[in-house]
Amino acid sequence: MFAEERRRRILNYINEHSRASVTELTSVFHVSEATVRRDLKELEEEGLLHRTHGGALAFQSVSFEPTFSEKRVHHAEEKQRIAAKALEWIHEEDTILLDSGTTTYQLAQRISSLRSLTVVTNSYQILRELEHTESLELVSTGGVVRRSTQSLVGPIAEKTLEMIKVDKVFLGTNALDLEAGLTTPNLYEAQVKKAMVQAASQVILLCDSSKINQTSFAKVVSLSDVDVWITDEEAPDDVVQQVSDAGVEVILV
Amino acid sequence: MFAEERRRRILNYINEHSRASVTELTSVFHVSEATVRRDLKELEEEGLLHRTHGGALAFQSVSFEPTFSEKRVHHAEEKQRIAAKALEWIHEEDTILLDSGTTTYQLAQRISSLRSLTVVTNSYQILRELEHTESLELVSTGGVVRRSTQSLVGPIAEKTLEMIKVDKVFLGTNALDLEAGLTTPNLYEAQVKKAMVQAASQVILLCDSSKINQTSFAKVVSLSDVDVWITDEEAPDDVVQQVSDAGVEVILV
DNA sequence: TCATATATAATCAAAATAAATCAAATTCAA
DNA sequence: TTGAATTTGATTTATTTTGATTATATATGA
Repeated sequence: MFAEERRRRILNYINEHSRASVTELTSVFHVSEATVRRDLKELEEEGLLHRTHGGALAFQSVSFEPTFSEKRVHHAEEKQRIAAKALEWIHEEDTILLDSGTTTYQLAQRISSLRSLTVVTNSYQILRELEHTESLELVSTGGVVRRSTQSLVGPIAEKTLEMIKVDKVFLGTNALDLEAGLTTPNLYEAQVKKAMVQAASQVILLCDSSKINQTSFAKVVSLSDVDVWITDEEAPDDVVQQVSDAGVEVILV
Repeated sequence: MFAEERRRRILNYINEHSRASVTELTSVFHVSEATVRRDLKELEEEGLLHRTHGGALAFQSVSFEPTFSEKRVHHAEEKQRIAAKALEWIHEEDTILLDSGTTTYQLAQRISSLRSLTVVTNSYQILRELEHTESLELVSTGGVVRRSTQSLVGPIAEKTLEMIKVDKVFLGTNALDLEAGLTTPNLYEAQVKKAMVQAASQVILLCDSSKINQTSFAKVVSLSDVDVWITDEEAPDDVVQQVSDAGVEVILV
């Protein structure tokens, strides 16, 4: 194995496990402690992980959650602009469904000014955010707590979504591809998202350009199931054109 | 666990619980008092928490809130004792249902030490309390947010409860009367509580003496539907006797 | 208020971890 | 093939972390 290859693998390993000790890495990669430390130092200098005494932590690590990860939202500005634009699709008396995710969370933070709105969500992060906004009727889908995305998933969430019909769903996704459609790393999340699309008259996708031409594990829906796609201007022209041709209203902000 | 990782986790723990004592932290993280103090000092210097004699407080105003309001809880000591006693009915591998309410909330605060437990609740206050306790499988019933009791009610919550079967339900109530049984001021709450009783093999009622011989608007269930009633020693003897005669195991703490 | 219990800070030694150094092994380029 | 550059692991030295100990400070209740 090449040195550089090993460094990539170490990074992968740490991202997958959230953390790793030097000793652990020496036995996994069959190299000396000195080498592991050199690798970790390199990776830290590249800003790809966080070195600690005894090993290293991934940036997405749970231990970092409150302090670091919040500040490290990728493409935060694009997401803010997308969320701000999405607000235009929300009107008084609407019943809307908010998916879990960073962009939809930012949208949630902005809707507290609106009145007579019914908000249904499977994100307990959003629930907490809107808990005190008394002008809203707030509904939780229920379900099993999935901590990594702060969402509620599983049969309970799906059953609830079968019971309701909403005007609009604001959907997030991890990956968007012309052929694969919307995909996400977790099967349970995918199921819930699918149920959300079923429950909504209009599907509004909030997805920044960094997720374009990516595919993940579990299929949510096809692009043709989306009515409106709000993204940022970095989105490649050809993708925008093709999605547009497929009948989706594409909004660039 | 790395030192830095532990410090982040301590911060999480304190934010989650609003406060923590040094002794508490030593037993949770299995390190000496000296280490805990050093960690707290570091975190204080970073401006992430507020150090006090004996422990530390979270900064977040939301976390301060419950601490203060907790002090205004009526019969707080009795409720604490009742919650502590109720813990004896919870075992590993159990699936339990926690009703919303102050006493059940205090019970929730105590179960973070237990492992391999599945907790279902209609209280989003409890959900938030247990959100970070990774040893628990945590399930929300979903439903419409009812802010005054920080609970989820309505058909969604009821439907979810129809879908599940649990070992034990820990039920709170606003009023207890020999003839009227358990009653509560809100019809939706009553419906959900009724569904909870249906879903549970064993019904454990947590109700301090101040609620005895009171009736409220909406009927939940009869006293005979209760299996165990944990209350404080101020409970009138005659009531205890009669409830006991009705086949309920009455525990005085 | 004072006595008592409890909590903290300071100090130190042991253990764990990291950094520095250097020589051997490997790769690369002419 | 040769020699320079790079990579690696062993060794030594330095640093960090930790818990025990003890003296000091702070809270609490009679």
